Amino acid sequence: MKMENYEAFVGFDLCKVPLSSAAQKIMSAVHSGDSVESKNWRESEKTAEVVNNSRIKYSVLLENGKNQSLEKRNLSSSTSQTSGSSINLCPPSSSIRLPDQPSADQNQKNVSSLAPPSCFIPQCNQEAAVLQKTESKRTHFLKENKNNEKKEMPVNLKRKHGTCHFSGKTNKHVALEENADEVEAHLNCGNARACENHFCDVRYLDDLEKSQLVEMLQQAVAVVVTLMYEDGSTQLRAEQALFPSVKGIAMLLQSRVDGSGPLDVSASDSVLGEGATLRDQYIYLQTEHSFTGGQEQEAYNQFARKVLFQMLKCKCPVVCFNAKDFVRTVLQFFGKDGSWKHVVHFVGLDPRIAAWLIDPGDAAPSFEDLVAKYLESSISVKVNCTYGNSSRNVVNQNVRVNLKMLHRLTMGLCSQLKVYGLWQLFCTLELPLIPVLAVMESHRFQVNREEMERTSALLGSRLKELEQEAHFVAGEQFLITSNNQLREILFGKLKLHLLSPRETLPRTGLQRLPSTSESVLSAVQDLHPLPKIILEYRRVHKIKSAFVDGLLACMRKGSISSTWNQTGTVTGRLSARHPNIQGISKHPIQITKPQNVKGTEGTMLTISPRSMFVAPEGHTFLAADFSQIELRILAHLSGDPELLKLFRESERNDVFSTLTSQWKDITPERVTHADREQTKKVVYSAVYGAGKERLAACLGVTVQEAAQFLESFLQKYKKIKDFVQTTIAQCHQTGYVASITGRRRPLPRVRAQDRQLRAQAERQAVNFVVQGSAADLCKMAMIHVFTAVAASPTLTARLVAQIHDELLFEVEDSQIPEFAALVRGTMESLRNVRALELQLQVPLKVSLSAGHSWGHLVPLQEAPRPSDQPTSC
DNA sequence: GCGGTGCCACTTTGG
DNA sequence: TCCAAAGTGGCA
Repeated sequence: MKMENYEAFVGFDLCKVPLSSAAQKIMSAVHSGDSVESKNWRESEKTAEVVNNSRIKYSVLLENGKNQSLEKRNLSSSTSQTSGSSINLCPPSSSIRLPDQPSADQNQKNVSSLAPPSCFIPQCNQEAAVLQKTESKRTHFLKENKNNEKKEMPVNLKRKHGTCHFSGKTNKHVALEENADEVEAHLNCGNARACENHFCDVRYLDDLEKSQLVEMLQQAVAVVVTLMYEDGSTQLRAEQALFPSVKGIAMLLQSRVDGSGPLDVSASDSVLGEGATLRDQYIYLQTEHSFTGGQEQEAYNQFARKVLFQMLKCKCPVVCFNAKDFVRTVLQFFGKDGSWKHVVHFVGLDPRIAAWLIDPGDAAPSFEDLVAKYLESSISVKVNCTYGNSSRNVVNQNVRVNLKMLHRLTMGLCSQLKVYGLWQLFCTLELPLIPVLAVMESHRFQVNREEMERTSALLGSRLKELEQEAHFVAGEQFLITSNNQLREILFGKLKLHLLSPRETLPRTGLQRLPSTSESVLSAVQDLHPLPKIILEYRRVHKIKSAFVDGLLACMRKGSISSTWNQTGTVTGRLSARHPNIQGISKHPIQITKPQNVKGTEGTMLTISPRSMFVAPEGHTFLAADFSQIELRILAHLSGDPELLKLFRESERNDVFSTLTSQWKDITPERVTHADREQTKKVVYSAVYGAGKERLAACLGVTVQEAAQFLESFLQKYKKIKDFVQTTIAQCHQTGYVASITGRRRPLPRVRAQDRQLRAQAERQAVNFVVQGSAADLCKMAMIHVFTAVAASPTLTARLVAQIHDELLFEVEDSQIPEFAALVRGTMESLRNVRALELQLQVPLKVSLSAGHSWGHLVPLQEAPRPSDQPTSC
């Protein structure tokens, strides 16, 4: 789906908008789910109060029962329209209470901050029973899963053809069903009716059936997919292996049948009205390459690629739990034959992302968690079935049931997104990001392994040296990492606790033994050489394990690739794991050189973890940083004239340097990097509500001086204070805060009795609005640059990492100038984003740097801009 | 004595 | 009583 189509269908605030055909099909798919399934969604008795937010219009409209039925009729008929029509985007529930607008009785109950949105709870007084049911269900899953793991997997199943046409009336499927286990093992049967009860394995389709399948994909109203793993489990299983082996893709195709087509219609199909019905068909597509190879395999691969291409450009959305993994699997299947550019417009409706937007504090819920939270409690999910202890027949039946449930869950969550005013954000930002992240994960960072191993060995030598020193000064050998042994030496043998000027040293919790923590060691470090040695040992050990060995452990075939988590933060930021590339030390670290190291230049050794990352031959890293992104957003949101002036007038200057020179009363040229970093810390701390004590510690001045600085800063930028107060007041009023794109963070603790909790929630509220908005812009930048490169016939630059405000690309040397101009232009023009009705009062500034290693990037000369007026996105 | 686990404090990053 | 992460070691 194309970006412009998105923009068309996300302009839904007025409830009725003209839609492009592709966008409309997405909406039709969503609503065909609504019309069939809406009754299964929990509805509460009370109606939302209208807050000062146009997006709540839905709930107001929905109070009218007539509207609701009209809407349903509209929805059914809209599915057959093609373009320029109007769709009422009201959600299915007739009366919805928003979680941030609790009813009076709920307020009295002081609902826990972790409670799910109340609109999903059928009756509040049944909540305990529901939770209990869920808990017992979970225990059941765990038991079931444990049993499954013990059983062995079946081996080598023979291939068996079951040829029957989609349109044919053969009864072969009946015969096949009798031998259910084998049928399901091969998943083979092309008959339309059979496909409603079984999976059709694409491998066994004849040419006619193949073309029918492609046609079905083109006509599909909904496509629901899940990856199938080697053991028969799917993405819907709660516990996922770190590197699960994908075997294939199971999908549910829902197509409209109007009675006149070639496909058979049965009474069991869902009736949509006007003679049209929905038909479910289950398809299985193997992606794992079999051992046979040869021409047959090649022919199959070719067709499988065709099916996957068709899915990528599907006119309806593809529903998938963890859609990023699906996209990555597709990219992997394409291998060298496919460019990453093929997935750029893929739209995968991911219920996990939808649920996260609604409740960002709910960390990584599994499919069953979501079903328990958002669907009826009576539904039982069998997600943990594997081939282990269940017949394939049962496993595949569960997969079919779960695909249906996944569809229902997703449709319901989509409706909820609209209720909360999050639909636009979901469609313009979070969904387009899925292929971006999948492509990032498919690319591997080259790491200088030799250098890493050398550094590891160096650090290892230093650790050995420190250990020997420790043994020497202690007068005996002991295990340096054992705190018990260390405690015995420090306090048993050396009796440092008796020599310490501190009256009492901290003790361990339960056993009340003298602690060997860092604070204790620091307190006694002048009494004996041992504590200092231990402190350095621990420091070096930490660097070795975190930045060298930790990274080496993540390496496969000389390179690393982080896993990007789209739903791991409360502010909307991305996070990275294995390794956490966002936390890799930027500044070189100095340690004392081990004595056995040759070369005499200096006694210190510099370790620069980022320098281990190198661009491949003929390529260069290019980093694009948003300059002072949060401060610019703060200027925009507060409208502070002084801050706005600072950004508008000194567009080419560094604002933190300017502030530093003002604060320290020195010329901007004399501001050092450390000064600037300090100012940055102080400014953000002040804005986000740091106390004068913390600021004093940060600045290295007295508490009084810090208080004075705080006052003068907030006095100069008066409107910052107003912004902070307004944000907190709004949070108190509604129970949540929102970023510039409408991303929400519920903060129920803002109404807590405890003053500390309340104050913390208030600081979080202020921080979220700014940090969340910056995160929105950075994600937007990723999408826009990604799309721009994909649209270019020549550019090949790849996004390899995002470090919050910095995008790191790997660019062909020859393309640096062209790409640099494109990146700068694209990122800076995000000042205006039409799709999100965003227009910042301040310009955005992007600084570029490039180099052959990530640790050695040098600023790129600023290319002349095409025009001073940035184009809008 | 060894290894697994959960909590906490502390490091790095980013603003 | 700045905010947000991931990762590590200490401790029980």
